[in-house]
Amino acid sequence: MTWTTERVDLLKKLWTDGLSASQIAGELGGVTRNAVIGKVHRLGLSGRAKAPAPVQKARKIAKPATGASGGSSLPSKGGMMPQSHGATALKMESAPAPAPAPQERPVAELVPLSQRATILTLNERTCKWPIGDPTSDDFYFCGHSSDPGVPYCAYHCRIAYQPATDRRRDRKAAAG
DNA sequence: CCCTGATTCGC
DNA sequence: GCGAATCAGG
Repeated sequence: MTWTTERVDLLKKLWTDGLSASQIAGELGGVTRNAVIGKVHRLGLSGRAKAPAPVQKARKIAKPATGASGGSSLPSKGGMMPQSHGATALKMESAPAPAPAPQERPVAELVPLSQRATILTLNERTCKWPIGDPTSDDFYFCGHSSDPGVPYCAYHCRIAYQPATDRRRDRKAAAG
């Protein structure tokens, strides 16, 4: 694949939009996230909308040869993505009978654009609960961490595996 | 272990 | 210029 102007344009858009390199790679197709990151750097837009941090320290590569060591590894703080994930929405694991929302409302609010899960980012241990209208531009997946092999996070497991009658009861109990 | 971006360097 | 391999961090 080559970097046509169209692809570069889309890359810029998605990167500015806050998508991760792997997500952009998936959208573009035919490239890896490494390619995306490399291109982003060559385009000079690596900074995204974050702290200036113009000072970049060259790091020492660890090649399996030459018994030289004695390098000073300077820690460089460059936190970009706020990956808080699970801890945010899964507080209710110990709650008795919360069932505050029968739908995806609270989680949707808790998942910012930058960390929404697309079908490309789902894996064995991410919540696959769909959020929004699949035909809409606002469609994505929960993406919170789940136990390996379990399709949903703790919160959505409650919804998915709870009989409808129980859900109604919970709603009624929560309502009054 | 999952993920993220950053950097280097052979092509 | 490109991107895999690698590094460093959450």
